[in-house]
Amino acid sequence: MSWTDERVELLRKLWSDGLSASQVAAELGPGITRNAVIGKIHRLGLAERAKTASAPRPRAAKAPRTAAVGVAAAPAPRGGGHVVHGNVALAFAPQALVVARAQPEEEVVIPMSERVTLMELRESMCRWPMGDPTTPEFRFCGGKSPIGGGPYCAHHARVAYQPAQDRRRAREQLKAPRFA
DNA sequence: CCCTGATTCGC
DNA sequence: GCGAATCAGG
Repeated sequence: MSWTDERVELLRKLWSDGLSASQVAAELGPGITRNAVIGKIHRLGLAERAKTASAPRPRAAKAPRTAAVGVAAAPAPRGGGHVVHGNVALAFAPQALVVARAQPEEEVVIPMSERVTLMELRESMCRWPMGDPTTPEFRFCGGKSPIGGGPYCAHHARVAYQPAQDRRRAREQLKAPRFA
């Protein structure tokens, strides 16, 4: 990889837009590291932006413990010359077993401010899709995934694997029926 | 531990 | 010029 005019131009834009070095690197695609971006920025004399003031860090969400509604499809990588971000790989999580049990009144609500975009999605974050994948408002839960690196936060894992829990519960109830 | 930018220095 | 390694910090 080398610094073509195109790359440098994009670098300038994204950097001046306030993106962090790692975010810019991600945007420029694999092959450009955070260090490469920082190095280039210094060589270009672009260091010192208007302000680093707000450290716009991806945040983690704490999940309410209510039930959720169903399934959303993972976003399809767009064509049109867009760079496919590496995080796309993270966005695919096993959801085949999710049963759509509509309980609108109990739908999980994660504040938009706590959700994360594909760009912000990290391996340690919950990949539960939220919102319409065809809109710009589409986000992922972003909550903390468990230590083992599971795809979902505690709450969404519970929702995702609900069928298994139902089966177990049903079995237990058969074994120990309660009267009064 | 997650992340940030800054600096150094061999290539 | 380039960027990995390292440093210093939140």
